[in-house]
Amino acid sequence: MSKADRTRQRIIERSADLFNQKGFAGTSMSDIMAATGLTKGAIYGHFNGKEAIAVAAFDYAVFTVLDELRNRIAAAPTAPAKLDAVLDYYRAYVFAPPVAGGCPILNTAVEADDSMPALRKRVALTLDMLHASLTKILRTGIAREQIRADVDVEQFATLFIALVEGAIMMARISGDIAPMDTVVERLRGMIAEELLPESLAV
Amino acid sequence: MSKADRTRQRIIERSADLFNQKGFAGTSMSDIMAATGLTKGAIYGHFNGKEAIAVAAFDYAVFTVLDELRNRIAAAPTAPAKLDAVLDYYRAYVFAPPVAGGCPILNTAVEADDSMPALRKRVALTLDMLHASLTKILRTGIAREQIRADVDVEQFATLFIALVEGAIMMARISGDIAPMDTVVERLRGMIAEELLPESLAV
DNA sequence: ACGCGAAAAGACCGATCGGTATATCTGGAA
DNA sequence: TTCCAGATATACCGATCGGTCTTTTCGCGT
Repeated sequence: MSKADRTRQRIIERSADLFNQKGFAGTSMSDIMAATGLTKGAIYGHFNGKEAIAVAAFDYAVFTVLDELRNRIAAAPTAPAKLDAVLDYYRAYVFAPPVAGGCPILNTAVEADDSMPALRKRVALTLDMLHASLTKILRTGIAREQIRADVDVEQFATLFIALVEGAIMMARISGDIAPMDTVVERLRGMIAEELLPESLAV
Repeated sequence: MSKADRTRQRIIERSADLFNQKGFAGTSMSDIMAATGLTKGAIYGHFNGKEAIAVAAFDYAVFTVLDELRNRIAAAPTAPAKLDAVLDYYRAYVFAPPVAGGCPILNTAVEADDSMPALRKRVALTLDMLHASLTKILRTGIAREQIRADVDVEQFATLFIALVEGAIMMARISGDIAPMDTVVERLRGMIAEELLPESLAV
């Protein structure tokens, strides 16, 4: 990794926290200069402009989160255990996210849905990826007979994401983990009662 | 309503769209001047500063949404019908919100959770109000034997809000109503299977 | 040790930021 | 009709915005 690459990475990592906390419009080049300890000239030597930094920072933030998530998923043996691991992760995530400021998907989605088409597209793609990860877990689980075959995996994944992202917003704005606990508990119930083959005989 | 009040109201209404679409940091006084057709002097004659406008605009946006919601709720006869009306409202809401830019609660929550303590507190309070509205519907429904008595109304309201807000985010960023449809369908199922007394005999 | 190309620094740009102070206008009461 | 307070406009403020350009510094291969 060359010096240039290391500097570029430093800019990305530091500014990811800034953008995720204060948003694109709320983050200035001065903020990035202060956070990185670099001057404007140095930063513009690595990026064409503020938006380019924001895009790279978003990619980095998403990668960080999804990578941690991937590790937890990989470590769990069965599909239900993987979903459980995701829930554990997001519960801890609310007040101690790997990238400061909460969920980068949620944050960026809200800021980019009206303007910033480049970022908007990236967020939509990332949501698709997350959705695809969950459906993959479910489908593999079905193939291994850990999950009922008649489960609508697409819908379940959508409900899972909506519940978790909604709970993140609620918990962070109230400063109270309770909504996330309610959601996690509910999702665990859904996993036990709707996904597990044992409960098929209702 | 005096001329001053009318002008003040115009500033609030026009800037509500701006703040809700572009966020606090992304909205400039010039934007508000252009949207209202007023000059800076006129605007500062009615508000102490940008943040005061944002707070008033948020209150207005929230009132608008919750007022529409209240009307739908009042028009529905029973508790389950009221919840159904709320779902109908939010489904239509996604791509045709009364205040441009989507859900002001979600938008403001995401931008204000790290900075802007004044707005943050207001968002938290608004979320509590929404939560309280739902629990009130449920409790009244229980008293009138339209809803099972053993329902955890607090948890149900939390799940309801998390699902809807999460779905709003997903639908708006993808430009596809599908996630909202999935969530609405699911919530209707929950209402039918978990809330209605008929299904008590499981 | 040198030299060269890359990397970082720093000065500078016009535009715009939020905000203020003063001047002008206007509408309604007397 | 007059008048004046309140509403609006205009000119202006220092600071900061994102971005560019030139200079200086640094690190590495020879």
